[in-house]
Amino acid sequence: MGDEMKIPQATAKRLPLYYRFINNLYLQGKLRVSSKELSDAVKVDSATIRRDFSYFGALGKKGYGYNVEHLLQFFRRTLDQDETTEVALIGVGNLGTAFLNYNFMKNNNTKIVVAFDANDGLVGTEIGGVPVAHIDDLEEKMGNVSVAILTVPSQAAQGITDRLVERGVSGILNFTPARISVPPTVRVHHIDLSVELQSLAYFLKHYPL
Amino acid sequence: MGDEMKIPQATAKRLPLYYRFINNLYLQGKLRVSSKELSDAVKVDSATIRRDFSYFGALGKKGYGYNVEHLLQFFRRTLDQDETTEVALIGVGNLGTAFLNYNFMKNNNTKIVVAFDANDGLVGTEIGGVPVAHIDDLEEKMGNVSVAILTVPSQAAQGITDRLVERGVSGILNFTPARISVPPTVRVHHIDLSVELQSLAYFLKHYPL
DNA sequence: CAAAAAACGTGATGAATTTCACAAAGTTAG
DNA sequence: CTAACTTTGTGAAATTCATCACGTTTTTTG
Ligand SMILES: NC(=O)c1ccc[n+]([C@@H]2O[C@H](COP(=O)([O-])OP(=O)(O)OC[C@H]3O[C@@H](n4cnc5c(N)ncnc54)[C@H](O)[C@@H]3O)[C@@H](O)[C@H]2O)c1
Ligand SMILES: NC(=O)c1ccc[n+]([C@@H]2O[C@H](COP(=O)([O-])OP(=O)(O)OC[C@H]3O[C@@H](n4cnc5c(N)ncnc54)[C@H](O)[C@@H]3O)[C@@H](O)[C@H]2O)c1
Repeated sequence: MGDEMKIPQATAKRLPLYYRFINNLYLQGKLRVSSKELSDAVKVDSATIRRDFSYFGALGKKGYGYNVEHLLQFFRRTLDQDETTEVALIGVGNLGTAFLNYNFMKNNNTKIVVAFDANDGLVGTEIGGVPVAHIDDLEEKMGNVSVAILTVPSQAAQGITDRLVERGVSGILNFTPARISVPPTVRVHHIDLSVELQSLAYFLKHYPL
Repeated sequence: MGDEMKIPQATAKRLPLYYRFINNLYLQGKLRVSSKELSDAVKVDSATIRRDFSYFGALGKKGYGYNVEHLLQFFRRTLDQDETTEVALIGVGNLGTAFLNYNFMKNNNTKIVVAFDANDGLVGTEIGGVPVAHIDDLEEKMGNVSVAILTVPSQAAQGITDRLVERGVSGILNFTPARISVPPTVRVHHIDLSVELQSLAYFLKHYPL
């Protein structure tokens, strides 16, 4: 499992992106692809792509490029595309509902299998094929999911996080503006939409291209 | 306006985050704060915070820390908190509706003022106080917004992008999985939720903490 | 088959960012 | 007022990442 511990984090973040585009190429029937072509598609410098791939060994052929099918199979293995990661979603509001309706399974090794909310009107329903349980039953009904998506009001974020961590969750995708505290064994990725919008506006005003 | 061109981009991305937490402290009636306290709250190393602030001059006092009110006023000016950036949202589906219902104006210098969709059933309605117009009327009704949020199906992303760019938009927050092409004068921030989820899963499997 | 073209893999370099660690300056307590 | 303590601001080192540039291998063309 965790063999190749030397892959830069920046590279690891690009792998799912590569995977998606290579899969597209495969579905289009393309047999080979060069780092330059891939670069145009994913908007990542071609040297960076070659460097990224090289961490996994020599995947390509000089003068030819990369064999699409070979590359695809390689990525499937590397991203554990076959072994699905089960995910829980907490907070079935505006954002949470959008995620449940979205089919995260396209090109994806992750699947939301259960959702939780405090609103009794939602409990017992099914959204996008995912059953909604009551937050009070979190411990009982979350099974052994290892990843949670947090889309609750920010006030509730830390309390729920503590329960998730206690229950053994090791990764949290946090959409709330709260910066949650977790033990060092738990990984949190923050997606802060307000900050993204504000910083885009700031860049436009102060870093004219 | 664009005086301080020397602020590292990594710092610029953290400014809205700092602003939000400083504002919270102010609302809580706190008079001063140290880089260490702020570090605990925003989960950014305290040395990084001091370095970030130092790009704007000496904002703090040795042995004391930072005066919350002073800091807040400084950030308000710096982030142009008073001058609101008007934003258009394209694609009023699951995700787009969530954004419209969300009040981006809390602690925020950005405001969605108009939305567009191809679905006639939506056109003419108002969601979260934002009027929805038909995508055919994009050029006519978008006014002079400079930023657009893209939440359309990925197939439509490039076509709409071209129209936005043609119309003078200079920043795009792209939520579609498509990697769109723009001239070098336009800034695109990609938020790829599937990639975020997949890469979190990958990190958990390969980089155990 | 030979020459030209294509494209990988990577050493070297440089840019950007984070972090350490400490002198200097200010605060607090007695 | 003095001593002990706190905390900033910043050189310097460390780290991470992206990009250049080219030798080498393979493919393609004529
Ligand atoms: N909607 C957006 O566009 C947007 C943008 C940026 C950030 N966010 C953040 O995402 C989070 C969710 O936003 P939203 O718009 O979906 O909010 P929402 O109010 O629509 O949904 C929140 C949901 O969480 C549920 N909830 C409340 N307390 C709970 C608890 N203790 N346990 C379980 N469920 C609980 C509520 O019943 C509700 O269904 C918020 O923190 C918000 O700040 C949202
Ligand atoms: N919903 C999610 O959780 C989620 C997650 C990851 C990525 N995304 C991406 O975000 C985008 C939107 O997702 P969604 O779930 O809201 O989809 P959706 O299908 O619910 O909404 C898309 C909306 O765009 C409108 N539309 C279609 N073509 C258009 C055109 N040419 N001009 C204007 N409007 C048009 C549709 O009428 C619809 O209202 C998609 O690209 C999707 O891949 C969504």
